[in-house]
Amino acid sequence: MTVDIPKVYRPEEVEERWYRVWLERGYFNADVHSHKKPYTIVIPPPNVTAALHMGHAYNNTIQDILIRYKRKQGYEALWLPGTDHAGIATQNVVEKELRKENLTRHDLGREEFVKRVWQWKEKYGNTIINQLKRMGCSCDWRRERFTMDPEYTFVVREVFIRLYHKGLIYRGKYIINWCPRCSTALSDEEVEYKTHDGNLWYIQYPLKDSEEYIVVATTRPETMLGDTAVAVHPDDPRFQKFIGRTIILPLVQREIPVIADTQVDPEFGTGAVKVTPAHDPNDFQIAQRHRLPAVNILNTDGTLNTNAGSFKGLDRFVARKRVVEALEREGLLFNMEPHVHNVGHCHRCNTVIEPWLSEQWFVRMKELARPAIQVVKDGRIKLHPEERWIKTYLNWLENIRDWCISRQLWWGHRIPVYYCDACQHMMAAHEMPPQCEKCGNPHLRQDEDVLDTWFSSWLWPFATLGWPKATPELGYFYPTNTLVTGPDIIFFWVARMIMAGMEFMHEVPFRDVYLNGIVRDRFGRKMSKSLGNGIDPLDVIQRFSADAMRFTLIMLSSEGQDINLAEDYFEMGRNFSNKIWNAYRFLAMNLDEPRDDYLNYRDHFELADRWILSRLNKAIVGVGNNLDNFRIHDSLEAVYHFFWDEFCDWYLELIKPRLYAKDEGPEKQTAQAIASHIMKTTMHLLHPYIPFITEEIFQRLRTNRDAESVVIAAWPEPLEELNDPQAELEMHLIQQIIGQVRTIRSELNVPPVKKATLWFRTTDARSQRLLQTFGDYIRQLARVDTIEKLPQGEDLKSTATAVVEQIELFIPLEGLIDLEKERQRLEKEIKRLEQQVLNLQKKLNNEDFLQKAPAEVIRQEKEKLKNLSKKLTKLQHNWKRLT
RNA sequence: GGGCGGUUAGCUCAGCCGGUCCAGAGCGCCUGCCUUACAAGCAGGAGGUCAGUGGUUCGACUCCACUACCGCCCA
Repeated sequence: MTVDIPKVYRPEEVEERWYRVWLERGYFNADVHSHKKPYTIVIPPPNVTAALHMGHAYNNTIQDILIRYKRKQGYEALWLPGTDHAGIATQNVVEKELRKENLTRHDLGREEFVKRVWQWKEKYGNTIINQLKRMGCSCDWRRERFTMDPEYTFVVREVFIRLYHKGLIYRGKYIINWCPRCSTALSDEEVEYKTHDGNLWYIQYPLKDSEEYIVVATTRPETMLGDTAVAVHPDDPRFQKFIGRTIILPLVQREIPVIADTQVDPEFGTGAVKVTPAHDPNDFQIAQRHRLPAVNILNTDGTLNTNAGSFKGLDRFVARKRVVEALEREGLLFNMEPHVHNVGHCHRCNTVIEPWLSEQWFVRMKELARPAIQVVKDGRIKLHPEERWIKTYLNWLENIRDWCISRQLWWGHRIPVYYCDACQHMMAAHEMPPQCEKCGNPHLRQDEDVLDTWFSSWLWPFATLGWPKATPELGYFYPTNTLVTGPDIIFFWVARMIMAGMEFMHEVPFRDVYLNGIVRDRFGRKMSKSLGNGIDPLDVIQRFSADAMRFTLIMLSSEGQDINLAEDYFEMGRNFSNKIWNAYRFLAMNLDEPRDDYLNYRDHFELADRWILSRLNKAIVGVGNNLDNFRIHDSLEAVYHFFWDEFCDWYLELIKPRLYAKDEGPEKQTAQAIASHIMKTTMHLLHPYIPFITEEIFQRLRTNRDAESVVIAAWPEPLEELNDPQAELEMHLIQQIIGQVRTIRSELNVPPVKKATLWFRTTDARSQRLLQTFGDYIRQLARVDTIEKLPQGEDLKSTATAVVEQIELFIPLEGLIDLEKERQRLEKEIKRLEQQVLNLQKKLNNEDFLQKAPAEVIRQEKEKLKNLSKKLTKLQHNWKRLT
């Protein structure tokens, strides 16, 4: 091989080129007719409106790691990609565009508007998909799905109809969360509660035909316009005399009763509460029990309607002020105090939510939740990191409330329900029936509302595979294996997918749920547009490469914990790529051609060879075990340290003499062959994490016995017969010796060019043999020119000293360094050892310890003390010689 | 109010079922090196009373309780 390999790795061209090749060769395509075992992941479909952010980058890196690992292990690996139509978000984006043209969706009309959204989707909806490709994601792009594909739409309708006929979907008038800005109902999950500094207003409600009054407290005084009662606790002695009497509601002069209900908390405010059935969930419940009327005072946009009398037309927050002012004028404002409370906000647009009584569609959840609880409890579905989210999951499901699924939007799956104009009969059907099934009237109209976006995404694992048809895909790939997603959508998505899977497939949708942490900025703040602290993955790819980004994200992560990220952290990944590149460069410079014949040289293996092959086995096992247990970070670290700290820092250094030898003998061949093998195997191990550079180098080292790409080449297996504890032990000793010499040299400022003489003294035959046999290793890496044995009983004057296990090491200091420094160095070391010995002695003198600790532990501690004492004696002896 | 997670080196974090290293890694810092793969590198080093208090134990960063602070979820 020639040496026109640049010193610095250049990823730009490499990444682009290999991704194209992978696609051309169809490596990511999963074959449903395969005889292999399937391994399936469905992507959490990003919103069509989304551009890739770091959260996506992290989440999809993990999925790609798992998929590439399984693919190399010989599974038929399917990673199914797609996007979500994201009702509110997408509609908002297009409405914003319209606003620039001074138009609203109402100007266009429903049909025209929806057409416009589709156009937008066709134009921009693929943004994130293309970005995923830049990251190297190995999805089967032929199978890409969109939650509003025609087949998918069919599935949504089918599910709705089935649940409707089963009585699990119903329509009713209930209090829901209303977003006045998005002008739609929301589910409970779509409301985010935030702490507000508000006020508690105390208002006097006068009793009819009396001078008496009741004081009620409220945080939303404007809602009094919709009050239809005042409620007190039936046992509250303060209010006994008022129960059953009538109040004249101030400002509107409506007569409303004073009622008693146990739901009232006597501790809150004055103990008497106003009841506004149309605008408060608790009040609604009270009203139902007491058959109170509900007075709706709000328009859909959050302004007050005609029921608000003179306040009509005002925005709700303006009305709040005006109502307070009016009460004050009439002397009915009893008191006002600051009050901290939680206020619901729309999770899409952050507008304050209004509880609002309206007709909506709901899914009855209790029955659906039961199996979803069961499968997690009995371990058919496992959450990772284990146990962390189980309680959250179960707690939500066990207290589940019905799911409001209708949205007053235009973009989405329209509710497949038709009403008869004549008899108001309701029919659920895929298409508009020709006539009313009850009265035969041909005039029908479809429900205006669309479904919650999550009502389509909860079907994702089987809808994407062809359900309700019994497709081969469904039979082969379902249940999928692993779901990788953020814990923030456990309720929205994970739990509901499990319910849908159990309801319609009678089988879990996936076996393992890996919940990845959230990506934050370097200060631990959430990345957000408003803070401007986001990091654009595409910038990072541009500056550092996709490999570097993926590597860094995983290196910084720990299972389930959030990641704090800053742009310069990606240097970590870039540096590692460069390290790999240069290790390869070194090999290439010392290799005539790729080779894969290391096992032919077994007769010529020396210590370093046996050691690195044994260590390689450990690395292979370490990566695999950790990946199997969803310890992604640990798995990467296992191969990272093997490659950098063992292969590069030790093995490559140790084989240099062999590689540089003019003689093309078996010694040189052995080193070449093993180094090639380790390098290539490491590329396999690293491929799931950093697919591009590993492919580039694999290709350069590939022989015609290798698979055509690292993507599909078999995952390495440890070769048991190469496990060599003996070599690991011996190598460890040599590493320690070299380390000690290096430390002495460095701490005593021995100039690097100055070669030292190393004396050693030991009574241990094995150690002696080792030092003599592998003196070359020490000479090379510790810059020693000669190694001499010091006979027992003899001492050297003026040497630096160290002890490694049974071996005393001496480096003569004359001309090299000053004695005083060495004395200080030794004193420090001796002090440290003395302390340790003291601690151990104390422990071993403790009767309780000797009696109660296990024999094995006692033996170990004794052994430790013996070794430390020996070492200490030697050091003390050598220290004395110095003074 | 309830639940969960966190508090370990300057920064970001590992440390599983209590006794294998004098508590580790990456980055940062200090010292010395352009040693014919790599200065995006090599070699060496400094730095932590493992949030606090109490308890269990022969022995606790590791288990239990409480406290403080940070973050998330639910009501």
